[in-house]
Amino acid sequence: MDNENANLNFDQLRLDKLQQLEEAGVILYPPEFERKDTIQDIKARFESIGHEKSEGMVFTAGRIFTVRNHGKTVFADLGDEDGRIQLYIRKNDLGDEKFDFFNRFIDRGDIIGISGHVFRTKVGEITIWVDDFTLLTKSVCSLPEKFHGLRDVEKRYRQRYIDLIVNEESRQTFRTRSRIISLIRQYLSSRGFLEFETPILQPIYGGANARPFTTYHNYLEQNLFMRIAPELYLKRLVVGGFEKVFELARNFRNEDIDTHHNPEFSMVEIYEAYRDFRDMMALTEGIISHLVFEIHDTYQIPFEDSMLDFKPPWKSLSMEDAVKTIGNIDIWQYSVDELREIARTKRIDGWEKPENPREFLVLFFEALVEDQLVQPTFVYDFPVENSPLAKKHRTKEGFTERFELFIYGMEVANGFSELNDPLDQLNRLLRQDEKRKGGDAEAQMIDFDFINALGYGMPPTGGVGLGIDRLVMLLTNKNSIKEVILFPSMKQMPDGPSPEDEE
RNA sequence: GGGCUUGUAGCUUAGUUCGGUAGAGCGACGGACUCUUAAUCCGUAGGUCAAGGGUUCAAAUCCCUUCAGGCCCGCCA
Repeated sequence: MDNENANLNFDQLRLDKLQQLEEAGVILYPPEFERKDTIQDIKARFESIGHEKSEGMVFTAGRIFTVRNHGKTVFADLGDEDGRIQLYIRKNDLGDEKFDFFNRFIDRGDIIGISGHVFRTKVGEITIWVDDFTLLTKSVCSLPEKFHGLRDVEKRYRQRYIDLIVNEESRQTFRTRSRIISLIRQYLSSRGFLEFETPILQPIYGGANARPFTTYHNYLEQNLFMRIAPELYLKRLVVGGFEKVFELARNFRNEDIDTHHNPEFSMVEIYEAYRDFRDMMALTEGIISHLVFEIHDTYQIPFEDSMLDFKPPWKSLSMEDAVKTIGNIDIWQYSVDELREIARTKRIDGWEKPENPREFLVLFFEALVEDQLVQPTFVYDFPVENSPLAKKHRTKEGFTERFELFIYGMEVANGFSELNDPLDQLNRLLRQDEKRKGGDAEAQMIDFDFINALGYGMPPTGGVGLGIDRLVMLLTNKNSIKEVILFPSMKQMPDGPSPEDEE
């Protein structure tokens, strides 16, 4: 057993111990251990224990995190998923052979099962007085330092398992992530929504403006795209007669990676028949404020340098009013030439492009307003030009019934009264397709089957998508999406095995 | 894509300004210690200073290239 592979972190001394154990006939990785008590259980059950050993025994297991050797006694800290507890191991109790075995062969990072009695040390810590222990898993890699832990950000992301072993804060973040997802499920399921799974491999991608990943199916002999959104399939379900549907969807977008974007990210998309964009705003507010309260027991939570207040009702204003009150530009007061001049003097990137007031509205909104929306704020009534799947506004010419939710300058939700007019939809996608063929890599393809579906008739429907990763960021006070994705996309290390080596 | 910035022992790091034998703590290994908890005490080993090239009598340090991160901006959700 030699540590010659440069890709392995195996510790030679530990490999040597492993070999000695094997030669001594020790079962190295036994298949089971009857754990009767978790550490949390033990601490709760013996909360008022005194200095005398308990009558009852405990049987628990976990990883060794620190060892304090005192010669004929040893103190060690044992940790499982929810807690840590101190072990007290005495030569007198274990006998020479077993005690020496512990000192020679049990290392920090190993997983052991123990049986013992509970007592409180003279400095007051609940401790297990160990009667016996069993090696359950020998660790052949050494753990990071006990005090500073693992700080190296890159290593924390690439080898998340180490991060989770030693950094409680990281473990807490992902516990919260898991809770958020299950709370969303419960919230929707309990209100009669059905959860479905729609294709991730799609012959035609759609539902958002983004560049896709492309892949190839050998037997079909055709290209497939990984979905950028589940939207068009979920609406087919509404056509089919499912009136309240949602999907917790992983989406894939072939774009840059930064603190707010990962190539694969999670969304929940929700559709409900006989509802409109205003109902979807209410639903969004309901879900998110519920999450905040369930997780933090309050509607006010800190994020970065701010306190966010999620207590409903949230601020809500049209895009025109947002630009007027926050950007200080009333677009209806100016001609297109004047708007262009304003954009130019404010040095807004892309000031040359817009051709009508609505396009300037979007430009000003993105440049002047978005960042200012710190508290949860709905912005509604988006121009038709950049909303190809939203229903045209019931009263405002050139606008759609669409909203987005902004929190701390981040777009967290996007929803609308779904476009269900098949002819309108056809025309809008034709326009997108022209843009795409004109070189706009993020414009949408025409999905004729989807338009046909609308042709059979989709009831008036409201829909919304919520970015899960960003929600988790907000609820855990993390400023990078990589802190809330267990295994964020990272560039491959040069010395690792490369995919080209695989058959 | 642009700007700034980081990479030194298993981990956390000093040393880089101003070139002169690579230093510490934790961890590991050996020893002492029967209520410690970042245990303590004594001793030992452990480094291609991210990789490659250049300047120089001499490079972790200066210069160039490359690799992998981080932060900010642009694009997107």
